[in-house]
Amino acid sequence: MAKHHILDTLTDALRDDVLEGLQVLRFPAGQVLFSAGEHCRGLPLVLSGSIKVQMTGVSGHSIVLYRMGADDICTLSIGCLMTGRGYRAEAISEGEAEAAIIPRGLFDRLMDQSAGFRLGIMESYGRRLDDLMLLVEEVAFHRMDERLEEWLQDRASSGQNVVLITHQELAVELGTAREVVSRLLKELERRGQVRLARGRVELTGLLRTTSLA
Amino acid sequence: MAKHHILDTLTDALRDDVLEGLQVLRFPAGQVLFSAGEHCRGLPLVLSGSIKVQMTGVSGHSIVLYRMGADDICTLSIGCLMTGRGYRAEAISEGEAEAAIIPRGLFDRLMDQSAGFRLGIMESYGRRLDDLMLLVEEVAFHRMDERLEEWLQDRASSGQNVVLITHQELAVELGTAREVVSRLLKELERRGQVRLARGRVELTGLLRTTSLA
DNA sequence: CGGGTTCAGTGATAAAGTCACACAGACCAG
DNA sequence: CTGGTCTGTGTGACTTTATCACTGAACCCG
Repeated sequence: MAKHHILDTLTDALRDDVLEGLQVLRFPAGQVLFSAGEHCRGLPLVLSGSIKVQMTGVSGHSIVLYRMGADDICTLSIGCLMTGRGYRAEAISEGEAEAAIIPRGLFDRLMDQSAGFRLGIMESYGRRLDDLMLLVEEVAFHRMDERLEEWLQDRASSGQNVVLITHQELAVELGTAREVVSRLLKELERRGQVRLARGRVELTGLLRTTSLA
Repeated sequence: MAKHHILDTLTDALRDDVLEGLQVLRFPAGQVLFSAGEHCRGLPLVLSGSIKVQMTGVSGHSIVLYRMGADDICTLSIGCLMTGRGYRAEAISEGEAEAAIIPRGLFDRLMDQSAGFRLGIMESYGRRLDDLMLLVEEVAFHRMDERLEEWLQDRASSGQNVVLITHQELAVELGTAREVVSRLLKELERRGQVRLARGRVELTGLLRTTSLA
């Protein structure tokens, strides 16, 4: 049963139509939902799990642009639907994930008939734009050691103090080279802030405080 | 008289309403249209001129995110309208510019009643998202000397081979430090590819070819 | 013309990216 | 359980970029 925040705003009649036209997909961990150049078949609504969106530049390097979680909308797909161009990035599920696909025609109808749906789409777009602007600033001006520590802190705070990830994957998260990550992690280990193992980073020391509020 | 691509798709009745509700503003060169933290009073449609959008990070450094030209829509404002949050970036006119402001209520009505208007908004959003994704890739992975040369080439190709800009402004365009720009430009001058003067860069050599197509 | 302001150049040093390669742990086949 | 293979990690040497501190040149204006 598809449950998504944006469907709550619909009238009962519309929602019934949607629930019929909807196709719910289930993805195992690491599944590629779409990749660069592919064309869009509908608007995915993320129902559960986490999906990372990353792009690979002409340079051959990759960087994670943002993540989508439950109740998110794949903003990127809207652009592809409207302009007919292929995706510029790729999306990969992390852990199990579910998404409902709204086909093109239904999407148009919802945009036409539901102000709430439109609002949801617009908000999603706005948030994504904000995310990317912050990312540009971060990549352009922040020190790599700080970005690494913040990333680990954010990731670890939800649950254990252990993050299962390779240095290469961390490099893609931050948009840098694997060697840089290895060296910075080693330095953190020397300072006693993390413990390292193959494919694993355990946070020990408190690192820096994430929020002062 | 306000003339904007997105108004062409409207029915005559709607367009008449719009032309009444519209407020056309004229900006001299260097005028700040809005700055970070400010709230949005309506959706600007750019009628003529060029407007650059840049943000200043917590680090205190600035970077130009993109430019808007004739027939563009200020996508950033939509997000601010919808969520009520303040702008995260600032917009500055380059040369004379004109914009028409669609007030909030009229915007909602257009979204509700015109599929063409919606399409225009969505396309604009999609393009902006694409721009920012490319910018992230560029900032993260491209060499500064190449980015500088490309920027100069792009800017100069439209018209003269002279660009009137200070090193500091160039640094903001590229999201780097002024000293870096100075050094790279000096190196280009040594190689005979540019001639430098205060606030002025003249392209001489052919630099690298921008398009191989 | 003098004096302040903006712009540009440069050395020293630190941070980050690149290239090349060594080695360690995990895994599999025989 | 052994040897080979793959993936992940560590590190030196070097280049590019960022930062800090300061100098001097060009411009503006009274």
